Amino acid sequence: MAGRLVTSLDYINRPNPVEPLPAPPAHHFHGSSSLHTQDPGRLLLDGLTRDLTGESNAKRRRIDGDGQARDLPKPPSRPGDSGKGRRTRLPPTLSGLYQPPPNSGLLPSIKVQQPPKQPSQTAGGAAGPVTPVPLPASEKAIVTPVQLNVPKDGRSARNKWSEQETADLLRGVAKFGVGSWTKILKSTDFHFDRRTALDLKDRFRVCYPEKYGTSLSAKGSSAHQSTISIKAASPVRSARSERKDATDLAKLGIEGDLPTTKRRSRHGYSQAEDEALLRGFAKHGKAWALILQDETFRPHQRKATDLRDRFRQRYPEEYAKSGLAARPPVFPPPPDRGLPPDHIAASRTAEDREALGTAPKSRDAPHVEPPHSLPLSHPKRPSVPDGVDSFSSLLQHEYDFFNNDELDAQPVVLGRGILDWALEPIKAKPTVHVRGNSNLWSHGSLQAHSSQAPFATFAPFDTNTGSTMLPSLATITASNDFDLQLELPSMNDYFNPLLSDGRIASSSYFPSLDELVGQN
DNA sequence: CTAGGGGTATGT
DNA sequence: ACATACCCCTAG
Repeated sequence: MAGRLVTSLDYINRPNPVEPLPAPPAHHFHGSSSLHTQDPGRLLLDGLTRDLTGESNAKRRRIDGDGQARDLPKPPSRPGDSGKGRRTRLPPTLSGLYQPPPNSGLLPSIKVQQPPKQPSQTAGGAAGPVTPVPLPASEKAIVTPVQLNVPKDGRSARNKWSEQETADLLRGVAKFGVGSWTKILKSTDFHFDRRTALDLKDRFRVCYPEKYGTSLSAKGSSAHQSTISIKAASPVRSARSERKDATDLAKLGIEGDLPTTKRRSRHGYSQAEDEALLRGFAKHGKAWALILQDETFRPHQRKATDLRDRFRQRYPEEYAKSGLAARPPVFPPPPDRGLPPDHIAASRTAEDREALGTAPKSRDAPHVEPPHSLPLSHPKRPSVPDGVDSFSSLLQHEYDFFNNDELDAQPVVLGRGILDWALEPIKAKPTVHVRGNSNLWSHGSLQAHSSQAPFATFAPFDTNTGSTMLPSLATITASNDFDLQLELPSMNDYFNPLLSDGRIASSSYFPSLDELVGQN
């Protein structure tokens, strides 16, 4: 790796692309150059044409009444979608065609790293007078790592647990039981500051180490006890100890012990169990309940579905051979570590094969099975190759953006390049409006073209000066104010002129990208 | 009851 | 952070 990595800050702090440039580069949208890749362009047009014809996947439609403006979703608050025990994914990014696809690993997530909400100012939406906010002295806003709350090493910043959060956690445990972290997290009765279920567990472990400490007595005993004992902490608890005891619970109005969930404790499968399971399957097939009842099968506390799960996991090939579908890979799929596709079979013992009657006739002819666990239909998380700003990888992002339900719920981050095409001094170019209740707009010499409470609508151009005063993305993101809408021109604005002057015969004609937006 | 398709808590 | 054992829900 020669030279330092380009980081997201480099993207954010680049010159504002809607400010006048000495020599605007030619852009695909202006027809000056042809697309190098045919299929991606076609793909893009597919989407554009759907917008024109109104034919579209209902899921992806975010078009308001006039069919023109797209209201971009506001970033949801973090706890609402973090019940999966994982940090939230990076939001999709719409980029202009010439914009290199951002390396998602380097992009800060606005949603995650948004500084804590201020007491609120413009939340009401009334079109009251906007209060100017001092802008940074320099024209280009510099977003420092401090502002973004991103430590240098890329980890998310420490987020100290408040008294309120801890109290809510304990109340939640009292209500739902130890271990029901997601329930607690999702409950509207309790409020947490950007926590995941894992965070809750970790915090609880801090408060009650005797419950989760590996060297402590509670290990592995939860299946049998209905409550955990809350021992009074050592009387010499250190000043910064966060440990809690019954006294602390009492202060929160919690009487008695904290309940546990009924979840059985984990218990790994012994080799004997696996072998018995295999024999049981050979005898009873997929009648898991029968296997469970078989006299010769003496498993550790298992349920019938446990046997299914284990068999599916331990003997995927046999599972598949009996006509059962492999368990879809958990999302995100585990990274490919280069294991051969039959490594599971290879790990099988000779006894296994014997029990199945599948011992290979000859060791010299190993049978290589195709990977069974990754059906092609399963959408894979796109991977952006390091340093490859390929068009296809951009489209890969677009594909997931439009077809992934989870991503549909994600905030949309507009790459600043999406406005690049509007730079071109083509008079017929439809206007892009950026609407928002941000008081940022009132700065500089940007003039409102119309006052439309609670939003003001602006064109990116000052037609008199030829310059534009759109705030930089850095300024926006540093302002705590994300209630912005980007109103793109309707595709009809492009299409209708072509129709009216006869360059396009009918609306079923499929124009080229150049024809559509190049206006040449 | 089981299959299917996950979701997630837990141990490491 | 990861793998996986256990859980959950629906449809058949």
